[in-house]
Amino acid sequence: MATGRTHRPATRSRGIPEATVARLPLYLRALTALSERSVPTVSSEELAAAAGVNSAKLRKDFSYLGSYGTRGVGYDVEYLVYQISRELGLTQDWPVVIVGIGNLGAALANYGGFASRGFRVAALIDADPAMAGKPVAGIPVQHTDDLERIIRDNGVSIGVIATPAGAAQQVCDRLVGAGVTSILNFAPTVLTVPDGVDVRKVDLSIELQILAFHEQRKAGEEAAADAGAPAAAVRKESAEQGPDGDVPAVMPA
Amino acid sequence: MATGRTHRPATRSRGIPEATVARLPLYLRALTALSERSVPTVSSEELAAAAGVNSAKLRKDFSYLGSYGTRGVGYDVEYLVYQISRELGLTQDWPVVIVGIGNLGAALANYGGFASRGFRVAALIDADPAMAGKPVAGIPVQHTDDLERIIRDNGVSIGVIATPAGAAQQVCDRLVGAGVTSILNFAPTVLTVPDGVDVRKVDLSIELQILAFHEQRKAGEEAAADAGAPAAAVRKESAEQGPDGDVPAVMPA
DNA sequence: ATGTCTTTGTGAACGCGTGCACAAAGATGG
DNA sequence: CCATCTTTGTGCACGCGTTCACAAAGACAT
Repeated sequence: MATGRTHRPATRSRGIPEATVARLPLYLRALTALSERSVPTVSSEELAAAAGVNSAKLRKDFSYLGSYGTRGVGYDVEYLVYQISRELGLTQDWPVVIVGIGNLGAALANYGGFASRGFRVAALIDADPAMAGKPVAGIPVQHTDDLERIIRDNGVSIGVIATPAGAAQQVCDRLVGAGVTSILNFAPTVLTVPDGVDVRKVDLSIELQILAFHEQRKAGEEAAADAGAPAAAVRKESAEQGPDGDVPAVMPA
Repeated sequence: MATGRTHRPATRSRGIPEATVARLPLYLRALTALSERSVPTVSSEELAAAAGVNSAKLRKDFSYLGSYGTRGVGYDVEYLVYQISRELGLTQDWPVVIVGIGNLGAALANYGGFASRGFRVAALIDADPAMAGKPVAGIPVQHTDDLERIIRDNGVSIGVIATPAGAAQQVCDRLVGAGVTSILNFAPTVLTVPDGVDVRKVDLSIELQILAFHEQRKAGEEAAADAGAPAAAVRKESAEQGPDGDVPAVMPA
């Protein structure tokens, strides 16, 4: 989860764990880089280092896909790129709509990472009539009124929501009603969807808050260490005067 | 994790599980909404529904913070907002720098969610000299040359990287060298950082690929169901003729 | 006070994910 | 053909996170 995210019940598709699926794109990216450098084979150790994971974990992940490696040699880069791409469903083209063309929506439309890997921005949709027809990233923005038609005409099954929080659920409902079954949500709201619809959430604010938590912890430990008091003592003190000192003894600035 | 996200070893700070920390911002948002509607108390059941989680999970999460509820009544909204805010370190101000003011960086600078909760955009930094001095979201962009000075002058400990992939590691190194200990990375690269530095990753491409995987699975199951073949049969067949029913004959030499 | 009713806080069981450590498999060289 | 060396694939154990289910705690009415 970064990225924080609203996880689906994890239906364990063909026996491939959700955690593994989440890492496949990582491996794919590293493999693609190797492929561009014309590297023929790679060991689990090397590839794991490139992807920033443990080599045992990588081997186990690949074992869910099948036995694609050669003992004593490693993995064939090209073959593995193909297998992972196919597994992730990237051998086909996925038309995507982006709803909500504000700052973020426009940035997403311009993002190169979409087109690179099987994803194609089929349409941009916004509720503001003034936006209609205006091209963003070379694609004319269309009005929300036509949302259902656009979805159906383009056979879209993946939708990206970049609207303000207040509009997100309504947009979500319309997307789902029109046939969308996967949603990437950038709006800071919990979306309610029927069974069978996948939602993934990207929330900048939440990510920052998680970082702030660790940052505060680091500052606290550092302060405690500076004062010559071991972390255990801090823990003990806070336990004594309540779950957490209402008047925090040590509070950075 | 972002969700998608590069998880830290989960140091289990003061005994608060990483998974719980990741949900606290979710609770906080729901509680803030209740607070604005002047709702005095809320039960775990109600709050859990608002946050989109299981009520037992919510209660266990809160139990790590302390016993802040009243049996038979529920939780005091205002009190809980304060406690969670303090726990997350949001009672203080966190200056943040954004490096890489392209489409995404500009969108982030304009994002309102930052300022709302203790985060303040202290500076925008870009490597393009042409950008220098140009205001984005009311803040003048500064050149990368001054990165270290900016970090130190503003006491920044949280950095956001929105540069192209190629520049990310270098920017990261400089940020860390200047004293940044938490990084939110939007560039599609694995960042290598020394111990003690937290990195969270937000990767749009990866999120989409995960959705595509589930989407493909759904399409496959549907097709199998339409053909009157139970899922078990599909699984069996694929086990016989290779990892997946595609034309498995294709084998890169 | 006492009883009833609601809701919290948590003990315990379970399942998933991770990492270790090693046997099996294959390449390579003599 | 045999020995050796490298690297995969995985059995196993461990720890974290989730969920259930219930006792304890407190509010509230009588």
